Amino acid sequence: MRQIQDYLGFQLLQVHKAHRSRAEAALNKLGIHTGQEMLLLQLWIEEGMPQSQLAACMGVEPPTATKMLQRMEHAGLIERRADPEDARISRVYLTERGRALEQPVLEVWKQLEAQTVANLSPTEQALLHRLLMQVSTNLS
Amino acid sequence: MRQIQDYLGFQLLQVHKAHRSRAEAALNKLGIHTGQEMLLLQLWIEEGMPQSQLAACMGVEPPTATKMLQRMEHAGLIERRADPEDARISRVYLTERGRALEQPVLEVWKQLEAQTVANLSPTEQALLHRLLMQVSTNLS
DNA sequence: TGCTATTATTTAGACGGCTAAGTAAAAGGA
DNA sequence: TCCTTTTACTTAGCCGTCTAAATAATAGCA
Repeated sequence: MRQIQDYLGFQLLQVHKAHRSRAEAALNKLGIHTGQEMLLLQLWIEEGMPQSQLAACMGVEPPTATKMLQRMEHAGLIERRADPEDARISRVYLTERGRALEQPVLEVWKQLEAQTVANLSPTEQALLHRLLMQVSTNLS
Repeated sequence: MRQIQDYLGFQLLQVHKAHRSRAEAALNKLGIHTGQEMLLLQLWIEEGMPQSQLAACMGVEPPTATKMLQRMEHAGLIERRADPEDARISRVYLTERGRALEQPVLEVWKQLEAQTVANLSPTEQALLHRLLMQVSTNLS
């Protein structure tokens, strides 16, 4: 019988876990948690997005975004204001503190990405990206 | 600037999430949750393992195993008995209900794995495995 | 023998993620 | 205009995951 380690599903889990663990360690030093940096990344590109749009960018369900935003608002990283034209929509803005994290966080991502693909040639990197894309399509 | 989607780290997250989502849907029908099937998989190979060893097999920390086992015991899938020689050790055994899930769960894994690697040639599958192994090494 | 490690597990408390159900506001049709 | 549907978000509650700290029991050593 196949060992659990031979399943691609198990391998994906392990790799993801290792990656998240590294990210968490680095991001904790900046005062944020894994996942929050993706949200910030969107806001650095465009501030004032509705929550639903932020959730979509991150590939996450609305309740997940709600929780994250509540914590980040409490931590003083972002703030939310209702859209003046449509009171259902809650738009998200950066605070100074959130804005100040841009360079440090990008640096963390850059270094982590470099470590992730270490020892992989550009060809292999492109190949891995393509294969994962195919797997992603298979599962969606 | 690079888009978030271009980062391997982000891609790994998305693929893992898609995979887990599929697994969750299938396993829910059997009355269990993602992660629990890995624990059962170990017990089907060898019953009576200490919790710590189970945790190690799954690549998970002891408190995580404790929580999962508490839920699974409550759900009537497993039971725990203290080692007669060393009362610190809690050994894990299957119930009839847990034992009965072996074939259905293996079938779920088999089908999910097939879907995951669909459209990938054996060569590509081996390549993906090797590349992920390299990434795993880079991050550990 | 008795005190001090060391080891195995649990508890407490975060965080990310999900689904289901609830709330509130806008949009739309009769 | 009013009622119904749709839309955006929140709440509640669950699971997996982690770290830090607490508990309990064995092992080791003087």
